[in-house]
Formats: sequence, C-alpha cells, structure tokens
Amino acid sequence: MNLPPLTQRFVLHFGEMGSRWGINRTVGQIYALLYVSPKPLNADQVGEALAFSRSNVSMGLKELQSWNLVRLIHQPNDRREYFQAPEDVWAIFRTLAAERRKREIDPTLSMLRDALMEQPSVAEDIHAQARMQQMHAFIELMTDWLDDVQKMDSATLASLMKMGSKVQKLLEMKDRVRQVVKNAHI
Amino acid sequence: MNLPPLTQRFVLHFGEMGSRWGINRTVGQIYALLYVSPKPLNADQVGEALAFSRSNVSMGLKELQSWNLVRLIHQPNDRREYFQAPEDVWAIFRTLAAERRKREIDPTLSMLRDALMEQPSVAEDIHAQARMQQMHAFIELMTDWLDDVQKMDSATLASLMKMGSKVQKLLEMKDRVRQVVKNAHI
DNA sequence: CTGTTATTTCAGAAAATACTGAAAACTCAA
DNA sequence: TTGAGTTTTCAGTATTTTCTGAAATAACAG
Repeated sequence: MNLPPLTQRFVLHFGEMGSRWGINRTVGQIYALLYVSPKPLNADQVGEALAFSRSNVSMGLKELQSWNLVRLIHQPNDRREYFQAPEDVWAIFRTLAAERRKREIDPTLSMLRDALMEQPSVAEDIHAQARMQQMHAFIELMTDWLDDVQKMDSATLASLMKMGSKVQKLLEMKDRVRQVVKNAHI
Repeated sequence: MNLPPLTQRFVLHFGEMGSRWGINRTVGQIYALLYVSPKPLNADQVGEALAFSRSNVSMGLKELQSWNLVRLIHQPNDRREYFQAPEDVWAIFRTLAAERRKREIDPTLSMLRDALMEQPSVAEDIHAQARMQQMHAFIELMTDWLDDVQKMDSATLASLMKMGSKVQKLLEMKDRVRQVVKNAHI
C-alpha cells in the first residue's frame, strides 16, 4: 500500500472499524479509498493501491454494490469497469439507513409479526409474547418514522436536526397556536 | 435447548441475527432469553436453557454487561448472580444508541478531527481532506442531534415520531405563527 | 481459617470467515 | 469466430472468532 498520508490514515481506519460496522476489513478499505478518491477507480487500481488480490477486490466491490454504496461507470474507450462512491453524504446516509433496515430490522419485524399471530400454548409464552408485542410496537414506530424522514429532502432534514430539542417547544406551542390562529380568523 | 415454542423462535432468531448486528450468536440468544424471561435468571439457568457451556455464558453475560443491556441483581439468600434485561424498550433503544455511537462513531469522529488538523502534503490529500471534512460535518450534525434527542423523555419522542414528516409543516408554519402571535398581542 | 459454591480466565479445539491463485466465464473488437 | 482483455467463481488455505473444559480465582458461611 502506497497512499498519501491522510488518505492512508482514512483507509486504514475504515479497515479497522469494518468489523464493528459488520463489514470486513477489505470492504471497509475499498469503500474508504473510493470515497476520498478524486476520480473513479477500476478494480486493478484498487487492488494495487491496497495490495489485495484481484479476486478479493472483485468480491469487495460486489459487496459494496449490493449495499448500493458504490456506482459502476464506464470511461470512453476503456472496457474496464470503474467505481465511484456517491459524493453527497446525506445520500450516503439514506442508503445506509435503508440497507441496514432491510438487513437488520425487517427480518426481525416479520418474525415478531408471525409470533404475535400465534396463540401461546404455555404460561411462559404468554409473557414472552407480551414482551414481543412491546418490541414490535417500538420497532414499527421507528421504521414508520424512518419512512417519513426518508421522504424529506436533505435541507429540511438538516434544519430540523439543527433545531434539535427545540422542536419540542414547537410541539408544545402547537395547540396554543391553533387557538390563536382560530381566534385571529386566518 | 428446551424452551416454549414462541420463546424458542425469538431466541433462535436473535441468535441468527446476531452476526448482522455485530454480536455473536451466543450473546444474541442470551439477550433474547433474558428479554422475554418473566424473572431474572442466573448463569446456570441460562446455560441450561440454551445448552451453552458455563464459561460461554459467563463471557456472553460480560459482553452484555459491557453494553449496559443487562442488569445484575441478587436474590435474598442466594449467592448467585441473577441477570435481567431492562423492560422499557425506549430505554433499551437509548442504551443501544449510546453504546453503538461510542463504539462505531466516536472513534471515526476523532480520527477525522485529527486528519482535518493536518496540512495535506500532496495534491491528492487535499481532495481527500475535503471529503473528510464533509463526512465530519455530517457526523457531527448527527451526533449533536442525537445528544439533543437523548435528552427528551420517551413520551415526547414518541409523539414527535408519530408526527413524522408533519413536523415539517410545523416548521414551515413557524414564521407565520410568530407573526400571528405578535399581531394578537399574546 | 476451611471448605463449599460461584465466577472468571485461558489454552486449545472447533467453527466461521476472509483471502488467494487458478481456472472459467464473459465481453467485445477485429 | 477468434482471441485479448476483463471479471467472476471457487476450491483450498490462512486467519479470525467462537466455544469448551479444566484450572484458577473469588466470595462467603460456618
């Protein structure tokens, strides 16, 4: 690996963190490299930069594609496939949220739904089912909210987030506001 | 393993999902068991229920404790340690969010901060640093927001989430509302 | 203290995951 | 259709992670 110092630090860090994020070192490094790269790279360039075997790069890129985290493009007069990471960090976050949800949440939601349809056959399962009900309700609330949020554009989302807990005050104001608006005949 | 049917399904599912969530099967199953259990369990009971070795249970429980996902308690006249999973799903979520942030986000934030202090020494690193700057700004916005949100109580959070994207309308209304309130001399 | 019960540590076995090189499959220009 | 260039697959190997049993440590009642 022979990368400029800052790039190298970034790439190595993503490799290390990979395991905590549920991806492997290779995939983490490839993504990091593409993220900071000023131009798209082909598989050979990635393999050379990171000193991975060509096949390893191929598998890593496939993994990243399955996460929709990299885009495949072609250069004129070049048969090789080039890869780039989308630039917009908000878009990246949306993608990550959607994919993680699909892989890490939805299967559980569906298992819980199934389990809640059943009639508990023993006393212990009655309690277990009640606990599953609580978990189910919570996850459903979260995912419905995520659906809503995913629909907002980045700018709106950003201003909402910057407001932070001040949204709360707005909420408290809501009913009062209604009243005022009504009284003012607007 | 000899568990009631619904409990078993739940436990096995958490075991399978464990790898996607960045924990191992054992830890996932232990947590699931404690979550649905009507009363605290000791390590032997857990090991017996799930057919794990005593040492494996010990390590799994330690892991769960390090995540603050289980609570250690004592029964009167019993030297053994009993474990229970907190009941409130909102509290569980807060804990998870805090721990994942500590493990999965904070190290990256700090790496980025360091990298942004440096003077890029080659052209490619100038671009890389700009990309890191974007990532850093985004993550900081997210974590600051999370800090704010963590401070709200569950009921408020729940009503905000149920509003979903309607919050947006409230936001748009904000300035109009101010005006109205002012005009009405309240 | 001493003996009993409970928990943790740890070296090695078992299992799962990651990685490689070679071969197969694919793509496309000529 | 051929063949050079490119990507993917896959069987075997290497590495990492998980799990166990045995031994060490800790906790405590008598």
